[in-house]
Amino acid sequence: MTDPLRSRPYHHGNLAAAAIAAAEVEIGRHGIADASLRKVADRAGVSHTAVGKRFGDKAGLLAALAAEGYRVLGEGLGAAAGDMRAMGRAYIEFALQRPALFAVMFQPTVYRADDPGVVAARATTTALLRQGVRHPPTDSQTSATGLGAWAFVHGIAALVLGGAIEGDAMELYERAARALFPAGPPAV
Amino acid sequence: MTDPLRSRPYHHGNLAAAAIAAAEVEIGRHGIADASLRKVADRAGVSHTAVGKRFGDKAGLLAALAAEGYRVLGEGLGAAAGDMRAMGRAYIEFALQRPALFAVMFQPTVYRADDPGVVAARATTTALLRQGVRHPPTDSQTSATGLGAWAFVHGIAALVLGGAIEGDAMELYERAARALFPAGPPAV
DNA sequence: TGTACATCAGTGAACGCGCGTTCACTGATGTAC
DNA sequence: TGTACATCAGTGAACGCGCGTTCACTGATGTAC
Repeated sequence: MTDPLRSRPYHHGNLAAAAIAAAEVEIGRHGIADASLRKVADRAGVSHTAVGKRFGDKAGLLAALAAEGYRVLGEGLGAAAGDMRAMGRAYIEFALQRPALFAVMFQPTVYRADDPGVVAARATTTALLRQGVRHPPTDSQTSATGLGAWAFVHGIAALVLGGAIEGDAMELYERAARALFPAGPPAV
Repeated sequence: MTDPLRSRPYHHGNLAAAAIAAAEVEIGRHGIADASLRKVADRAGVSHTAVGKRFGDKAGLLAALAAEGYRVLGEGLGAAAGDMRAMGRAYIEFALQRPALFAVMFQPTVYRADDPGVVAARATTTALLRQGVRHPPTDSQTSATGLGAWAFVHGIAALVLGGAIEGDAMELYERAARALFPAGPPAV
């Protein structure tokens, strides 16, 4: 029988999730380059060889983070589906609250971009973004509108997180959206 | 007298520029994480200690790359000043032709963001982007428009370079711009 | 015009460190009988 | 219900490697006289 008071049981039980969470913290604090398998494992309270075994290598771990990011973003967008302005807010909110996931997702050179988990999660989420408010997209005009709106919110998030512009991203989004689309979202 | 046929003179003459160019190639091929001072120095035909001496460390070298990126982008934007659609094209063109510079510029965690050279180059270039077509910006409405347009083009470039959407960035830009702003750029 | 010397730029060997990987191993779990 | 055994998850010591840094040094340049 396992002693429930033991500080660290031999089998973690949920090593993958713990490692992903630890990696998100580590990346958020020190950047992707400094997030080694050893540091992530230390933070997760596990040997670094266990993390290596589970994810293969750092690129595998980051692929899991990217997939997680696309899933979480997809959930936020799904809850706002049908309201383009709300979807924009959900996008910005995700980027602000999970900057490490956001950074990894759009840096495919650091993870295995053809990882099946990433490909599936990304396909689901980008479909939501591409189609924008219409279900399903009816023509290329609608698709271009959704893509343009996506680019707009992504740009706000990326520029703020990248330090190129200062200020509150959500407020900048609202102001810029009003300036660009004074009559409300286009082609709705 | 220096023999002009010697393959590698003791003094390089332009080590800083050679190292920056080598770093851009190295980053473009293998990403920022893999661009070590040693690899950059090898490519530039110089000892790795010389690069370390000149730039202090990798963060210093990347700061020089970011500054160079802001300068080149600023030149492209300056040549298109007054025509918002053309400025957008210049922005996309820079991102496509110098993806390594573009990547470094907006990833301030990897370089010393308070490097004086970077701060100066960034201030000049972002002023162009913020004001958009008006000289100087007359009110916050104009500023929000310029910022929104900047976010839009930045998003297109970042999403294409980040592998989130496929296709030719310039073509996507033109299509999305027409879809979002059918009557031409707003508030011009 | 020439010489001496200070300064600057670059070298290359050596170092200590953190990294991912490997290996033989142990702890825990599930299943067959 | 119990026992034996196969399988899976995780360990930790050891490794070789590439990294940035340090150090004493050399090559080249510029300036004072």
